[in-house]
Amino acid sequence: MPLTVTPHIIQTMPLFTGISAKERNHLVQEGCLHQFSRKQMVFSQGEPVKYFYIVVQGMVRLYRSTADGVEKTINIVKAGQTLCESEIFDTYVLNRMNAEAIEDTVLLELPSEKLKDMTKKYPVIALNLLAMISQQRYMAEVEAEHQAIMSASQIVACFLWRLSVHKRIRQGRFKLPYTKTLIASRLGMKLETFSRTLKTINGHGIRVEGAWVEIYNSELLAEYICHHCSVMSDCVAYKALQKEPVS
Amino acid sequence: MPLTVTPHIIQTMPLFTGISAKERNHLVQEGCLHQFSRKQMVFSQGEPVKYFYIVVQGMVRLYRSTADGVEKTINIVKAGQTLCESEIFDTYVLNRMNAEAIEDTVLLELPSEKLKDMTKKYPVIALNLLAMISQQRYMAEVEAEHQAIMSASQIVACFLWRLSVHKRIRQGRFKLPYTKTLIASRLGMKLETFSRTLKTINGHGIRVEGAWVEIYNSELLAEYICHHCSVMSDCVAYKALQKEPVS
DNA sequence: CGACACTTTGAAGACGATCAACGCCGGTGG
DNA sequence: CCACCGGCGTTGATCGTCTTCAAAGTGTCG
Repeated sequence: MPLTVTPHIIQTMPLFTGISAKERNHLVQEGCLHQFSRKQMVFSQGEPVKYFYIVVQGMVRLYRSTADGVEKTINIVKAGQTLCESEIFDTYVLNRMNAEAIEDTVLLELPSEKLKDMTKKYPVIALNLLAMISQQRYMAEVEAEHQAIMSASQIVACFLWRLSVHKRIRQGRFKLPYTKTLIASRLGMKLETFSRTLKTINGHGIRVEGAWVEIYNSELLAEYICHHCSVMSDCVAYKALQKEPVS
Repeated sequence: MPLTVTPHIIQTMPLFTGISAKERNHLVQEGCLHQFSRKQMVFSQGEPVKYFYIVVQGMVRLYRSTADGVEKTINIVKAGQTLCESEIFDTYVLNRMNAEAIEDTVLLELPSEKLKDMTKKYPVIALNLLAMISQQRYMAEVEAEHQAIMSASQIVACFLWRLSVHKRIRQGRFKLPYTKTLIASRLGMKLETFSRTLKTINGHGIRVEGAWVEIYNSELLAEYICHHCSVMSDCVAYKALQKEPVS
């Protein structure tokens, strides 16, 4: 479906900051909207990378499978985020992961050459992309570090803490945004381990019951994570949060 | 020390492909050469990111430490590679890792603004940088995946296999490029575990004695790794290698 | 109500970390 | 020249943690 009006979520994307709304709309309107239903594949490992996608609505799970059938969820991409932004610039032209809609999802599909052209034409887009991909690289590095040096409980605590920072909740309750099976796969552990782990972090300022998470002592939680987590001290969002009054 | 003549290693860097030698030299000659001796720090966690570095000679270890003193080697950067290339584009302005020379090392230091300017001025540099950082992001993701789903033996086998691909050795012997302590730290495992692991991978086409690695059956090794390693099937270098005659 | 997806719980086993001791080697100084 | 030391690597025993396999519980939707 061709695009008639630029969705609001695209208007607020950091990727397009620095160019005029007119230019942005002109670019975006060369794309097509695609609807995907739950569990439908967007693309698969080994297929050529032809398009760049912006998630307009819904969620997409990125994962990779190995020859012996083990599957690892690499990331979960939400509205306002993008797919294939880094693959397009790599010399390897095939997809290295699978993308599957985990709920009813709308994607804006742009030919990948379009993104390259934009990058060449607008230096500010190049800088935005570099900032974005650099950030993703950093997060991937941190994740590898966590997998290497943190215990399952610490990984889970750190994940929940980041969720709370993202939702700007310092004390209080929120609901897990995905199923526990998906979270476990995202964190690189077995569902059973994740389930058991939720009990053990109870004494560290956070409590999980069913899909509900409650932070009852953010200092305790911060202390528990801080010793092991090098992101914590880096986290700009967290520092900003500390200056705000408790919600 | 100011730069008089552009070192050969810089002339062959993929980062500068697409611009003329004259332009490249003009850019590079605004930098300064710095000498670092073994164990000397190049920069530390928390310091502002002011420069972009090109390793002209030697090797630099990147690592991160957590509050409780655990240290993880993130990467080992060799001649022709760069430091801080992605940090510069990120909005977070402080270094998130430490850099330490692991042998006598010469670095070319360029003000980070220079790299940003180059990116804006030459779209081809922007594309080169995007390709480079995208590739690094991918490798970091793969590493996180490996930490999550592979055993220590598989991680070690995969590491040695990648070394052999890089050295273009399909069958035969080569020497480990770093101390075992450093490799263990790079792979996120304890030295003891690494040491023991080297014995267990013996039956999989590869043998390690002291600092010497011998690949005596590359098919066996490939088979051992392939089931678990999603990079293997992706690896362009590996595919190229398979087409070459056995050295 | 039954089917199915998702989650919890238990018991057993595998694997890597930890602690501790020792071997090896190169350099330094008496 | 030998003794000593420090950095590096190996080996052994033990322990804790995560995975595996198995079974049962919960919830939702047709």
